[in-house]
Amino acid sequence: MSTQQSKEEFYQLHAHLCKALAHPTRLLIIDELRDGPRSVSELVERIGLRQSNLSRHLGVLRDQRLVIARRDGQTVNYSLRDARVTQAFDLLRQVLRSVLKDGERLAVAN
Amino acid sequence: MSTQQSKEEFYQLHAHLCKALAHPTRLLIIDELRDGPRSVSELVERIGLRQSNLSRHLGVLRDQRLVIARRDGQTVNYSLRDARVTQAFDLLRQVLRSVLKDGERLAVAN
DNA sequence: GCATAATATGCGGATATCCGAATAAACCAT
DNA sequence: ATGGTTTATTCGGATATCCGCATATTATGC
Repeated sequence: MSTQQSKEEFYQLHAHLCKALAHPTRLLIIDELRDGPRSVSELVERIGLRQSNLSRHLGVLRDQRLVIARRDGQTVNYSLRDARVTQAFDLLRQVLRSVLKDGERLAVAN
Repeated sequence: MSTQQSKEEFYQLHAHLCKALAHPTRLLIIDELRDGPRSVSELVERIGLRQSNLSRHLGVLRDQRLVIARRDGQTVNYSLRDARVTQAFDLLRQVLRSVLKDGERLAVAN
């Protein structure tokens, strides 16, 4: 559909999208942005990680268009682009809770 | 809540869940399982990859309790465990389509 | 037991990700 | 322009992922 896009490419892009969500820090960022936009320094303060590290993770989310970066003077405010992302986020969280509820121990190892 | 579970651990588990979804082959597998259970050999045939490779990916999904493996004789049938996984899957796919619709070029690198 | 079929796993190399430290780039104020 | 603040990027090493090949495991039939 739409533009020329092979099936493989589409699954590839979908996987990239999932990969962008596949890191604790980035999930934390998304959670922080639920209540509204935040600047990088606010996120650094609230999450408590190095600025370079956080900026990198924001870049990953930005590249996949999961967040929007709006510049305002010297600061850059990040916000969520699409509510469906947090919906998917919440669905997976429900799944996780249900698995944990069942007393199943998930491999914490990678 | 529930069992002793720190905030960090929870985000970690959530990230593991996302990571399990972050590969084209595994997304393809989930898509194949939508219409019902499939054995490994059926999946090999329909997806067209090496058996060892596919089995490994099934293992990743299994470890995160995204699929259930039921043994039936020599064959093992895999099925989806929780419909919310495919719901999340579909939501992200909608997001992806919307991004592509906007004519934004997503980084295919990685 | 022995051969066969279906599925899972150990090993090794190529590639990708993650993080910190340092540096660059963008913006504002004086 | 100079200096200060905020954000992004380059570089390096440590760690993790992915795949194919070969081998192990589990179950069936004779």
